[in-house]
Amino acid sequence: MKDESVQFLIQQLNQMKSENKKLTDLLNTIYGKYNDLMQRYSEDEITKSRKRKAHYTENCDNFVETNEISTCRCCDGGPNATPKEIVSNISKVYVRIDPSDVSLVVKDGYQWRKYGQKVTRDNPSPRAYYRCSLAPTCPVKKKVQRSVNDPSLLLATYEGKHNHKNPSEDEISIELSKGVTAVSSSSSISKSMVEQMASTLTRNSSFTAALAAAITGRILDQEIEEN
DNA sequence: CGTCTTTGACCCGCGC
DNA sequence: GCGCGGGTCAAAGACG
Repeated sequence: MKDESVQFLIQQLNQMKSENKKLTDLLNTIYGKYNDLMQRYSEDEITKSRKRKAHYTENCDNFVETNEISTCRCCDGGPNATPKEIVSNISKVYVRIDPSDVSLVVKDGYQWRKYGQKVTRDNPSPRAYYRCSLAPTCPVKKKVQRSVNDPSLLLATYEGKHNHKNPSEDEISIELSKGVTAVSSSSSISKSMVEQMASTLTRNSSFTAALAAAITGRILDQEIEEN
């Protein structure tokens, strides 16, 4: 009986190892594509930011630039003033949607309040502006616009950091902890049930979008740490 | 009744 | 100084 349980656990362990490897490979692929995209994006941004940077470097003594924050103390209230944040914690997430869907909604687990919509010059589809409405003091904003090249692709741009927890993460962790409890309390749990859980999560667009946002955030954090 | 969306008006930075 | 374009405000209406 004990041997059977040990065998079963070893089998589960091996399965988890192989899944872990697959996920690591997948993350490496995503990271590679992300680097490629960021390289292309930064080439555009460098051109745009050169003019502003030129102003700071030519006219200001206290220009500070990092991946997260660009500040200029002499322009933003004098040498003793607190640096004013110009650009902070901006992340971009691409979400594939039904091309016929015109709602411009990206399900990422947070609750958003729309406060504006504009048609921009470089893109015929409108850009929607959202604020996080889960916490009244949350500074996070989100812009959502269809991709110019691929109408089935939504580009969500997040600005700022949430000062509260993501409710969907709570739900997911509760569901996962339920699953773990079930596994540890009953060795008769079937593989199909695990597969069903995984299938349910991957079919959940909120979960996949939240996962995409989390991965993007982690990659950005990692890059900031490395720099 | 409270919350959310819509949408025109307004503000502000930037380039010419 | 002026016009343009992106971002935000706020009143009105919709919805549950």
